[in-house]
Amino acid sequence: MAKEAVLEITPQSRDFSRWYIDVIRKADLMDYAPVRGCIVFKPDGFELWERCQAGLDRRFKETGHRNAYFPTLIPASFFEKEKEHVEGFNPELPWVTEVGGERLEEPLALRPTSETVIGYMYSQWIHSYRDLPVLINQWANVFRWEKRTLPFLRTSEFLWQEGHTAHATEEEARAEVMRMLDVYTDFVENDLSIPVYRGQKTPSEKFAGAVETYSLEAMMKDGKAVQAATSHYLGTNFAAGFNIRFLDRDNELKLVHTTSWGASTRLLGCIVMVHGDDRGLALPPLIAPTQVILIPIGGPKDRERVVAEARMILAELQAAGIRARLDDREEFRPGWKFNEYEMRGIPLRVEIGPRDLDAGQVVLARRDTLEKMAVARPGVAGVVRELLSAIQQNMFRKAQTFQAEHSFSAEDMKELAEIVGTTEAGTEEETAGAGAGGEAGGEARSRIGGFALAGWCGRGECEARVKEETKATARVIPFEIPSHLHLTPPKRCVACGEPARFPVWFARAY
RNA sequence: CGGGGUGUGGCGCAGGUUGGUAGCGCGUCUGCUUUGGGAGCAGAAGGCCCGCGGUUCAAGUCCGCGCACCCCGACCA
Repeated sequence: MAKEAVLEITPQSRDFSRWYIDVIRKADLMDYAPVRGCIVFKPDGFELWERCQAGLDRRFKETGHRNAYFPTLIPASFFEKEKEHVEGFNPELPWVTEVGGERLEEPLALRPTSETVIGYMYSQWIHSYRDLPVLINQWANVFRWEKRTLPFLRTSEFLWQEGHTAHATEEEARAEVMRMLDVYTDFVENDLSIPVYRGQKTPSEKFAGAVETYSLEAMMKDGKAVQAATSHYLGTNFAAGFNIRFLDRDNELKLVHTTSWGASTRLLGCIVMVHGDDRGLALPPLIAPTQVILIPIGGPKDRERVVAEARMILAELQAAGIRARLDDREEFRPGWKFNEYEMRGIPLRVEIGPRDLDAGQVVLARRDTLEKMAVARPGVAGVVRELLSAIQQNMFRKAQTFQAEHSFSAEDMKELAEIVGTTEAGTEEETAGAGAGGEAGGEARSRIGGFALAGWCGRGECEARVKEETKATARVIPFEIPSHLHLTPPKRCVACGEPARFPVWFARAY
């Protein structure tokens, strides 16, 4: 049976970035807005975000956080209170400078993040150790006017969540930072089926204003990295800038220790680029807006009884808490619908036709393996429920295998460059060999890179040299090297050859 | 902000070098036949060819100036 991919989607092996744009548009997740770099989240795309919100929000609440909302507009003077912070964000800030044709006395920035306003408010709310800790999260839109934009991964306005907490001690603040990193890992790996490497950012890659930044790094199917979420220990930097002090048990006036942590609509880009294939989107069941699509099959003479049966199955699935939909439109034929819903990433399809009715069965088709199976009609809901859970796990395993197959250790600059995919020569052969399934065709051009585990002496100049020569950046200094990778970190700095002080994951990044 | 590319019915493109009635595929509409992997036939609608200026009897095509978007580099969740 024919299993060629849908024609409207550019194969990943030919041009990965075009593939990405094709998929998000064909799956109807977004559209371009009139303002450059801004996008519309269409209902299917937005619902993915709503499910991310639900999964994260539940976990935030379970760890004692509460939601609040701070204004979008931030006074210019606020940005001057933390030196590194201003320098970090100045180039990307959009400003409101006039209202009704009159110049404002103090320009207002559209927030790129809210450390400053929240710091200001916290200074008024916190007076005593009894007021601590403050554990607040905000769901909001933020603005960062980037030079180059890409839907979901880098847009001028995006949606995210930012947690901001204040603590009496460094230990407690640091524990919060790690706890939230665990929360993100749990969500990303279990709900989104995306495996990540966790660790600490190098000084040059950390958040502007943070003492330390930690992150989760996911690997896209072209081997490039995306930071899936971050968690920062801000020390007393913002407390000092905004004068957030409290009177402690020992009657001493002290600065609070703050943290902030965030995840954005960038996660949607990760879902697409981690699970998608040449047939389109593939969604993990837990966040798929529609988990099961029912497709009735058969001509006019069978239609009535087939659709009646399909409705019964639909009701059973819905009663079992499964997000199922029936597509009984007559203007599209079954084959068309198969392709359409695969393109939209629906995890599981139920096909029901006259032959199934006669045999007392239905046909189930998995999006993750494209496998079809006939199962007995009685008890379908139970089987479907188990399959959805199997799909969820299989998608994680597949992504983890891909991640492992594209993770290598690099002893020197040349190896590192080859791994991350910046070597110019011999592009085509290397692409085919890299595990894409060797997508045929001499015109293949996109190549799959990967993550390189290298030694690092800790000097910024060595890190800069790697970036200069290979276009790869230091993603994280990993907490641990997963044992299934069977990799040992090199003992010497990949750039200067001096003894390495840290292992670092290097990769090209979005 | 530098380098390259592209702007032509809703979408994807051809036409351009050699100026002369604007074309193809997909989609849309109507009708009939179809329905287990993007159905077939018949008919139909739909375009100030990105904008402005110029050359010419005549410009989608040639010249100038803009604008927009895409790709590649320096900044970033």
